[in-house]
Amino acid sequence: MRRHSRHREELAPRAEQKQQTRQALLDAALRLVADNSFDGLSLREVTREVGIVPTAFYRHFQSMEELGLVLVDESFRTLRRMMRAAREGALPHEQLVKRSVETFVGYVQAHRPYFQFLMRERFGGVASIRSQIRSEIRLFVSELATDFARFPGADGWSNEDLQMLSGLIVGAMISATEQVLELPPRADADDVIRIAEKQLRLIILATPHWKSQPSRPQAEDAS
Amino acid sequence: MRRHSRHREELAPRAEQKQQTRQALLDAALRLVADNSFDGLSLREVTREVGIVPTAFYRHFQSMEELGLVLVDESFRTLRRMMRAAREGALPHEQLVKRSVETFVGYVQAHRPYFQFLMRERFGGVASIRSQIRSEIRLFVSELATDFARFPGADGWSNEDLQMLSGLIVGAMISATEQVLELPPRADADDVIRIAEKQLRLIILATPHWKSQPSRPQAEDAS
DNA sequence: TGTACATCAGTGAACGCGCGTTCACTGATGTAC
DNA sequence: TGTACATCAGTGAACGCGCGTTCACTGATGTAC
Repeated sequence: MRRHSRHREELAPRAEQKQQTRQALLDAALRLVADNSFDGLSLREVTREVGIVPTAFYRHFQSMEELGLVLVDESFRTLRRMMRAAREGALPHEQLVKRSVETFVGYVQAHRPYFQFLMRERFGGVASIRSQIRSEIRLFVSELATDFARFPGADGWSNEDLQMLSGLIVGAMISATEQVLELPPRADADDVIRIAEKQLRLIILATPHWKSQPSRPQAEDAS
Repeated sequence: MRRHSRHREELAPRAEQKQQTRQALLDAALRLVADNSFDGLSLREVTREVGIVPTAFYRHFQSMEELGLVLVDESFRTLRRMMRAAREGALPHEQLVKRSVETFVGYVQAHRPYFQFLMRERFGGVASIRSQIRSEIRLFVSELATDFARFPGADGWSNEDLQMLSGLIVGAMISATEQVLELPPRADADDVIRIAEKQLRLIILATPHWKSQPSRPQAEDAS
């Protein structure tokens, strides 16, 4: 096989190796932020982990901040891929909640370092990273609200109320994520799944009784 | 007035001044973590802010970690005081949700730096601080669950379901706290309050319809 | 009240360390002819 | 195919800096008699 004919997976050796080093830097940073927080992580630590000299870092990123932003992007790219798949899978009306929660929690467990990074840096010391994570989450909530708008029974719901509802659900899933990450790496997450599932079912139970109106108070409480 | 007779507010001058410096260190640290995260905050920065020499720090704390743990304690002490007051104020059945949310959000705004610190360090780089914050939140959820257990209508609820319910509510309040802290310091929080209030009302709306049973699935969905 | 001594919060010099960043470099890979 | 030159990922020495921590100290406050 001639060295110059490039097939699918085969990049120019030079460019390919550079790409590999770049990815190695990203992977090393992700591995290392399991302990330190991101802004306590030094450029030298990352290059040491990869096995290159500190100055070589600048061949790939302008700064640690730039690397961090790429990590945020990587994290959400994989998450978005999953959510898209979940959405396309249509709604099997029953078991929807159970399946969704199980899928999501399984995904968190399989991508632990990414979620650890996102949860931590959501409040972290680097402003640009923080705000990028938050805007991704906000986008997420909006997309879920749009999905709900298409449900039968959502006719009377105001936009704000749809956002309120999906905000509540995303909040519950974020809580579940926190709890999964608190568990030891390979632990059984059944308790977390069961609780999160109940929370979603409880929320859904309320929706038929909600009167979405500009701002009139409800007198619905039954007990 | 003789210097040696000690009245209420009057400590021995020596001890009083030491206490003042200690508090100044805590205040300075709290002020400074608005920018950096706590584990990016140096001992020297804190002492510089107070106006003492770095080595004097050790007259008051063994390490920055110890200072951080005291900050966690201070934060929750003030929060607990508020919650106790709210609990003692009995329940005026109507407007309870509205008043609770308004009180809580107002409290967050009035103690912004403490909550900023708690939210950030909940996922921060210092393990002992992280776990102390989490255990305080867990305690909080449990106490709320105990309160719910005393409500009429909570007879049929299992312990797990009460915890699930209060977990959902605390989660919603944590989301609201995040949103308040995202606003500029003196901004109007009415939108956040209104959304959080709706979320709590939605949750409460569901409770009469919830059948708390070991693990039998629900067939309650009405739409 | 006056004197001699003890306490201890804060001082200031000094240390060794890891940091981010600069710079001129090396040598393997890639390209032109 | 062979040669001469260009590219550029990674090197390694060097820099100035802020860090946490040590140590012996100072001098005002407090205490014993």
